[in-house]
Amino acid sequence: MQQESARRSNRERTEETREKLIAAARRLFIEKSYAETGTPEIVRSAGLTRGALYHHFADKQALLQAVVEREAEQVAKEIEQGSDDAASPVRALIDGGRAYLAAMTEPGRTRLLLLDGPAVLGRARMDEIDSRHGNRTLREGLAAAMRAGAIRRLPLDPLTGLLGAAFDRAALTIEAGADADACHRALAGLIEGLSAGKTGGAD
Amino acid sequence: MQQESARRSNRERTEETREKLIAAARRLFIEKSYAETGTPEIVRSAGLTRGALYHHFADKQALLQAVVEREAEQVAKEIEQGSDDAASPVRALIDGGRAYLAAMTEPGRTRLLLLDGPAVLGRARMDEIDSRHGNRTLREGLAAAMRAGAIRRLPLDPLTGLLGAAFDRAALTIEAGADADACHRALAGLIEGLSAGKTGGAD
DNA sequence: CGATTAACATACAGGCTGCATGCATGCAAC
DNA sequence: GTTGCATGCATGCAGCCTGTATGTTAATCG
Repeated sequence: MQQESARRSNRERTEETREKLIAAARRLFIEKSYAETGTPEIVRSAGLTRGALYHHFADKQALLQAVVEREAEQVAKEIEQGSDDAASPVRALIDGGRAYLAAMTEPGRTRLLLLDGPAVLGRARMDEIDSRHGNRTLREGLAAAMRAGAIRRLPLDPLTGLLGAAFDRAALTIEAGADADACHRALAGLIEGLSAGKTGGAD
Repeated sequence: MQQESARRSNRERTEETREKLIAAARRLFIEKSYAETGTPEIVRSAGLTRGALYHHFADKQALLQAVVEREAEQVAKEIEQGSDDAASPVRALIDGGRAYLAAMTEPGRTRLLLLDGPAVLGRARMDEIDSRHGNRTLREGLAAAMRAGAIRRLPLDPLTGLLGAAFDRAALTIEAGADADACHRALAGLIEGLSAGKTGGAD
């Protein structure tokens, strides 16, 4: 009766089910929000039951974490594809930022990665995910620019976090309907300031 | 029997009850989180019942909004008290930032204003609250500095948002145990960069 | 081919939210 | 001042959700 569906191994079956759950959860978490989406709705949308969900994920939070992790990975991939070569380290940073903002245009990413993720999983877990995917390229870019003497030397990790937060906010603001070009200019100004600001470095 | 409690007018009674609910909710939202705190626990902690809560607030979100609003107001007040006079516009910005970070040291404020608030109330409502209390001073400071020619001219509103986000992230990072001084330096570097970076201002 | 384990569905317990109902007290008008 | 209404608040209820325990089918392995 179930020829094509029963022919898959346990391994494939697991992968497929997890995939369906993550996809359905992603869809609903984006459309509504994590809090306003119930597990019954998720599994209904995935064509499964809550039994499958709680078999593969410890709880609802773990499902969100899987969704977030995958999304962060995807964003990192798009950024790396977008910014390969750059004239100068500073230009590389600005280009990377632009690629990040472009990636965050994908609907729902801001909600997943910047709102629900931090609130539900906590900033610690989000930082850990971020450092593996999102902020990694930014951090490397800043380190390279510092080594090259293109920007003033500042504490690397805090600066990475601060700039990353500025990028995040820019993504949110743009999605909220603000002037994207103005945001890009402000962001570029912030970065360029790092390169020129060697005057006040007497700390 | 209830002499001192029955002697208050309806007006006072309302104020007092709302106050108790907000205080209890604040305490628990900070200790745990918004999501993990139930209304039964809140009213128990306040010595009331859920009837009182839902009489004064439309729903649990409205209670959080009241808590957040009050907290943002308090932060703004502390900042204004902390930074009165400043030598230069740029120094005023840095001092203001330092005052903000100091205010955000108060336990739980980061969770209320930077995590649960945006996630539950949505960024639109939070932006509205922020623009009335928190970011207002920052925005005015940036505008003044631009008028004085102390920093390069960039789109004001986006820049305010971006810098505000950097401040927020600094507060979170510091609370997470990072080196506070390094965060302060990175933040100051970001701001000072705006003042020196007149090279790329060909806009 | 029998036994074990994994994948999944179903049923259940506890808790929570929001509302509707009910009571008691403050308040205003006559 | 007492009559009537509105306000402040407590209690009870309906519906939903989460997490878990139990049962069933299908795959894997000796």
